Amino acid sequence: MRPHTSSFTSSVREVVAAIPKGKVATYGQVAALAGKPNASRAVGMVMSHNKDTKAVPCHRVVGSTGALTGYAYGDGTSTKKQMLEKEGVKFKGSRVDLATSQWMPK
DNA sequence: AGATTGACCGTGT
DNA sequence: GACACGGCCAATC
Repeated sequence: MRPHTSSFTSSVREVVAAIPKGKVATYGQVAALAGKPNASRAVGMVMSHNKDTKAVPCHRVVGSTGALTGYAYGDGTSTKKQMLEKEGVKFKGSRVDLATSQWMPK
């Protein structure tokens, strides 16, 4: 894919790109799948500088409580929430209903 | 090369 | 449930 990018960044993008439509994953979850269970912050930074929004649906990555943290495109979290709802993700007020919409990788 | 920051998480109060 | 504190990781200044 991107032999020019760092290993961790590459792994994160790969994991995020693997999130199925209608599901979401938490930063900690993505970090763990990328190989660093505690690198949730680094994941956020990768997303922040992520230019491949088309290939990496960063809007499917939410906080551990389902809070729509971040997203620097569109109208911010507002647009993020709209897109997720549109894809079939259930919401609990202003947070994602992780009980039913959290991505559970095999 | 060193210090700071940032789209976080878990725990305690 | 909301606020405060500390700890982790990588990218940026």
